[in-house]
Amino acid sequence: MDLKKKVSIAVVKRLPRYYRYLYDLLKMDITRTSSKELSVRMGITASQIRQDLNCFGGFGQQGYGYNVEFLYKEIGKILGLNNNYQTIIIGAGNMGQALSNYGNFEKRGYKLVGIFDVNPNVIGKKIRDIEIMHLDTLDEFVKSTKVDIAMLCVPHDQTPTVADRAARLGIKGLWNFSPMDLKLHHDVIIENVHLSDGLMVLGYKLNEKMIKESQKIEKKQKR
Amino acid sequence: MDLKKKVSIAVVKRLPRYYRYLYDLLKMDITRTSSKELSVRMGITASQIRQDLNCFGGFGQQGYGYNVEFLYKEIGKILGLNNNYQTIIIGAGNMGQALSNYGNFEKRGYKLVGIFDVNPNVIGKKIRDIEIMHLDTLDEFVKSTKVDIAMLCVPHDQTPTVADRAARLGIKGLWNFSPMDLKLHHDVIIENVHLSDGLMVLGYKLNEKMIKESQKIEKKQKR
DNA sequence: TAGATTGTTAATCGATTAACAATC
DNA sequence: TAGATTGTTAATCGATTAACAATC
Repeated sequence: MDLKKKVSIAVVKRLPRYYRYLYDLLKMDITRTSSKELSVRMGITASQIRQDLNCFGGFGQQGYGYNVEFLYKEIGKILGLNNNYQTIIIGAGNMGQALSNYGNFEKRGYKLVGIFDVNPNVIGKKIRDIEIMHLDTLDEFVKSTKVDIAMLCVPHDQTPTVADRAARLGIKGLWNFSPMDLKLHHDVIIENVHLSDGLMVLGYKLNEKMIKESQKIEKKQKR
Repeated sequence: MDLKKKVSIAVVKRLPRYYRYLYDLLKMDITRTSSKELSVRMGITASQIRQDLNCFGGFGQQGYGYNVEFLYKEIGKILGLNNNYQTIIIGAGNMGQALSNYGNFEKRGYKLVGIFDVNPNVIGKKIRDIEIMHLDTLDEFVKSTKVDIAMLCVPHDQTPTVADRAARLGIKGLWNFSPMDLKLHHDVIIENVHLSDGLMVLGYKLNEKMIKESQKIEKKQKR
């Protein structure tokens, strides 16, 4: 796979969504689809779908469309799901445990291989056959086990330290759930989640709607 | 607040980030800032910051900049945080419990007033002074208590039913954590979270980086 | 007053959509 | 072959950046 031109992040962010819809088609035993059909299902233009896919190669066939299974697998490859990424969770509080139990990641090829915490009350406890280990044992664990991604679910103030430590150990990707923009000087890729941002966008939309409705009522009353 | 022209979603999505950075400044006892200073901190252009803010009004002063506290509060208002949104959580599994314990929402003015589930093992249990109630009691609860937003943390296959029920009860906003694009015909605002999408973007970036690095090595070997 | 920085208009850039020749 | 649908180029649209007059 030769990446000629840098693919824009807007396109990349749509890939998981394509992947999801293709999986749904697959489950429905639909073997063949078209940009037109997908566009209707997904609520975007067929043109955009074809443009997006062609950033990575020609996966379709004129007059036929796309083979669902083939396209599904190709997008999986593009997303790196064939790399057998191994993940750990650091911080086994509520969020950490929620992520451990979230089956979706496994389904997408991400394998959880370790959970770490410092709280003696949870250490030793098992989640999906994985024992929660003390954070002190992280270094030796990473030395003996391939770890690609760490999901950081530790308290806000401990995040930079833990992240730095993970990066030094050679972990390549960090998925940060603390409500902060984590930045490191190391050669590591960071995705910050910012859960509450989504809630606030919802709050904005509700507020906007309320304003509009009250304006409508005002207009009516003026008449 | 008169919304002249529809503000683009791109701008709205940046608001929580501004809010976060302004809060940080506030905590550092910095009372005054400028688009220039913020641009450096946030890694975006000063021009964009000024454009974004001016979608909602002129919050600054020529030659001075912005008063941090004032701007912080104004953005809060725009996001609807003054509306005292009351929320409930439906589904008290791992994700539901994680959200219940996530203090950040309260800090931003979202008040959790109820948690619901169907599992007898968790009903009656208290999280942050809120007792988990049986889903059957949802209707009477909503009739007696103002509920603006429901956070949906139920299994995938139950999401549409539960969402529909919440919408019928007059809940105005749904925050959906099931990995699906929830759509309803009701007059309700829905935000779908899609946690794993973020992980897959991380996977893409890791994969891209690996490819680049292997290409570099190839070039070296050819010489 | 002089310096600073906004609010806003204009220019640029990039992303989305439309169109269509290629071809299965 | 005729119909369908891709891959791709060109046109449009919108978002970001630059520039600068207004003014604190």
